[in-house]
Amino acid sequence: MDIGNETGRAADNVVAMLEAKIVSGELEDQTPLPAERELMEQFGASRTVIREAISKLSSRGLIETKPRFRPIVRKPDYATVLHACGNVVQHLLTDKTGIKNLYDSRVFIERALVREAASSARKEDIVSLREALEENRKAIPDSNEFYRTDVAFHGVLYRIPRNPIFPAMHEGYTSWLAPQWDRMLRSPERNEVNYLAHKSILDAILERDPVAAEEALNNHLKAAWEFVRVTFDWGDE
Amino acid sequence: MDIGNETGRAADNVVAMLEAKIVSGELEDQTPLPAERELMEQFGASRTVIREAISKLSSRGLIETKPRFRPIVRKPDYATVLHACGNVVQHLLTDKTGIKNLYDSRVFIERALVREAASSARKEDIVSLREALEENRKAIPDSNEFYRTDVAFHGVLYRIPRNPIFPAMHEGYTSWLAPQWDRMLRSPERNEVNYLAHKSILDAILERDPVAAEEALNNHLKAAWEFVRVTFDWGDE
DNA sequence: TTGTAAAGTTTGGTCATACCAAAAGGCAAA
DNA sequence: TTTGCCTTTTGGTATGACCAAACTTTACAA
Repeated sequence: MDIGNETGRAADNVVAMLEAKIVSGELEDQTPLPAERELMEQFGASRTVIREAISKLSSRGLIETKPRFRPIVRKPDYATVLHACGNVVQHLLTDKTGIKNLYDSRVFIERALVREAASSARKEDIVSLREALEENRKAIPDSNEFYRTDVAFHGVLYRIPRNPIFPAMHEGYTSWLAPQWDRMLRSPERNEVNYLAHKSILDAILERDPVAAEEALNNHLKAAWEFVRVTFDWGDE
Repeated sequence: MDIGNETGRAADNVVAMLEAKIVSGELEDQTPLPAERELMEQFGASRTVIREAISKLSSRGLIETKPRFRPIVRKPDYATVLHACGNVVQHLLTDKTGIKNLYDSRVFIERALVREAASSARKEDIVSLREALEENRKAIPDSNEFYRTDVAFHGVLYRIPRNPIFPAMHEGYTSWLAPQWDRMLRSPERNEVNYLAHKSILDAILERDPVAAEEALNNHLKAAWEFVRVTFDWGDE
């Protein structure tokens, strides 16, 4: 059965067919695509359209392309979406306003997350949070390690709703936001402050107090932003 | 100053240069790109790489391409990001689980939004909400019109944080989620139910009662989901 | 036997050229 | 001014070629 009409671009048909083969598993995940010259025979199309199709699939995140290597098949997941958005998002982060908007949205989401955690975290979530916090504490002297455990702690919050969209959002936030500054202005003293902030968040969650949890998280992230803002002399809000 | 190194694909350089011309405004928003044969002269590249560059820019949302027409320049904004993600997201909505995840994330966000509205909506927000609700009420007999005002009412909620990311998310939700069913199972009776749900949400916001507002919204969206689920016989949760 | 270097083959990236059909633009007739 | 035809421009596609990098095989030496 053919995919669709014959109108429009020929490359779109190839895209659709390859798409189908990827989602159906006929083209296995993490395996290289056939050679371009083989695909053109397989689909009865010129290399021009095969290459265009490959380009489109790449930008849709269904395959990964390295400059001179065979494209690697990648079954779509939520992380793929974020990865695909990355290029576009980048344009919106060129000025302070864009970064602030993204950061504010993160604060907004995480406030809701900790509230959710405080009101309905399961036992295993609590365990994960405790473990993450402990890892966090132990890493205070090592800023690189602390950064990792810091991200991990917040990551636990994103996993509590059991909805894969949230961890994907977390990945987005950390990859688009953090590199801007997070790594460069760390010290054991700052780590200590952040650890204590995490601890107070967890404490509020343990108390099953959504209001306190939300406030603790809000304080934590607002303070972090304030620190960055002052350090980089970004002027008023 | 040149953009980057000479390694990798030649098309990437063209992409970068065109990108720069778009964000700088040298290529005006909403105007057509120069002809391909002109661009190849301008950049000293073959048509192959020009076309590849155009394809990449298109998938990044920086230009809009119709099959046989000149690409139209589009300055990147938050809506662009969503638009670019659309193609990828589509793959995650093929099964019930994907749709449910997206819907749940929407519920999660909107719960936080109405809470925010109840605790810190400004006067003009209240006015907008009242107006949107009134429009909603007047549209009860006309299902198509009701759909529009329904979306608009929720849209007001997304604009309250004054963060353009949220309206963009709203667009994403409505464009990815609604077409699945929203239009097909409407009736003046259902419209009435939904209108009343909106009204109770606004009432709670007017009372400055975040808990009630959140609960009202939760009931509203859960009921809507339940209705769809039963109608389509999607089995248990 | 095994590690490795050289030679040969495949394959992605790019270019030049050509053709077709649809869009755009110009021009004459109504 | 509007309508309809004709020419030019331009996007979509196909071929064929070439290069350099990646891959494979072969050959040789330890």
